[in-house]
Amino acid sequence: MDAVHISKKMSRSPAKTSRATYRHGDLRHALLDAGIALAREGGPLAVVLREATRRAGVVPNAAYRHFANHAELLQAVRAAALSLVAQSMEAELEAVPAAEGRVTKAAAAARARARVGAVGRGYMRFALREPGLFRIAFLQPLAAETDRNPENAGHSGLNPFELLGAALDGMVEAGVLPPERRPGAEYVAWSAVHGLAILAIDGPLHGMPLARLEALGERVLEMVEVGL
Amino acid sequence: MDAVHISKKMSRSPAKTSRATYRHGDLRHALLDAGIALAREGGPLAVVLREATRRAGVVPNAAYRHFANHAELLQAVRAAALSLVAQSMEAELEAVPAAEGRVTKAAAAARARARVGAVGRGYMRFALREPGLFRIAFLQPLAAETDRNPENAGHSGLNPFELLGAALDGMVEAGVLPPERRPGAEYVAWSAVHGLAILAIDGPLHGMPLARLEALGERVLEMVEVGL
DNA sequence: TGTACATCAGTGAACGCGCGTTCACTGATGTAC
DNA sequence: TGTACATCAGTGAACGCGCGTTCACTGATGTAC
Repeated sequence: MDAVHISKKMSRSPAKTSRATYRHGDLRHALLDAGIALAREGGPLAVVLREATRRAGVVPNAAYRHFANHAELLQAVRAAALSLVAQSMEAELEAVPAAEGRVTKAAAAARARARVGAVGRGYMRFALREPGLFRIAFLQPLAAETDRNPENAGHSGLNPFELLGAALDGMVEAGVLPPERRPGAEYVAWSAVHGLAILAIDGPLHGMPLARLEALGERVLEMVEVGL
Repeated sequence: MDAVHISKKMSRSPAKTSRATYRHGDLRHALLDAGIALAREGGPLAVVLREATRRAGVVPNAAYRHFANHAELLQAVRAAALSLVAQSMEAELEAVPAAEGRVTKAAAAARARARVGAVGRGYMRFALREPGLFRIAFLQPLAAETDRNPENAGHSGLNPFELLGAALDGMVEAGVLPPERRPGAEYVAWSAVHGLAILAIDGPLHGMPLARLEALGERVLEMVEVGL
């Protein structure tokens, strides 16, 4: 999370482990980072306000200067997790070779398919790499307000759901997906990919070797491509 | 759950709300039924030992005569939930018309496909109908011992995973699924169906009208059929 | 440049809550004679 | 058929735990004069 939350004011504080003054410096970010670390280690239930303050080296009620209550801290952690999912998807998208010059119809189609695959791959890889953060990101409904929160977005400014939608739109434009099958397609594609992620993290596939899970992931993506 | 756990000895107790004697009669089943009701209402976290004893009209520590600890009660509730999932799948399987007399190859193929669809439909419908029980059923890995526990099975004696496997075997026999694509196919199919269920219960699809979810379910099943 | 003061971030102590679990007990029930 | 007794299911009281949250406070910091 250090990449996401740069504690600008922290440079003020001395290099010492304990604070020089009783003024923390940037407690909000420290609590958020602690919350993210807790989610990473143990999922949503592990995001405990008291433990976050402990890690920030501060008394429990100090958190109430920066968050109205426990739920608000949780929501902030969740927003950060969603942003990281989007970044993982974008990283896979960047690995898809860009179109150069005039492209044949077939090449455009292949690229559109590859972009949908990349979005799914980024999603699943994030889930396997950061199960705790993945769980907190998708545990609750994407409320409209959070949905539009720029904090949930990746570098492109799109949240995970919008990234998937854009990739599917690309398939329609490339003529790979009939326009009449476009509505609702994101939910169908999402289901397949999300299911494998959850089965691997929380469910009966927990403990399966990562290599096998990744191979399974490729088969799921293949099914989505063919079956959409 | 009344259908699953018939409290045979309960007939002994009088019709009164409170027990006539301090001997409960069949506390184990009463606690299990209370635990199932709690899971149904609020999922795994709602299965609280003290609340189960409260509902059974008994002091908290009385539970320890019948369950070693909280985890054991939870495990029993989970086994019951798995059994109900299997029953839901079997109910859908029974709705698939049986083969009669000599069947054409095409009819056998259609039937094999329909049976895989029925398994998936039973799974998703159960998830939508009983989200709390569904979540407790698939929250943790299917440990081998529980897996083989007859309590987890439906009428056929197969657990949900085995029912899916059998349906896929049927597709291979009917020549609809190439044998080389059979290994691992249950995980691919399971992912798609499980993903929709979880998105609808715990995730961003929570709150979507049931009719739309069912329609989405049919599209997911279609994708699985085509894409396997 | 120096002093007085308001601000407000973090402190210290405490609360009530519900949880899982342990202990020594009691008294209705079923069994042996 | 009647009595003595062992069993053991449920009782009553208590424990320690960690949680979220509230309260009155204190003292370093930045600002106004």
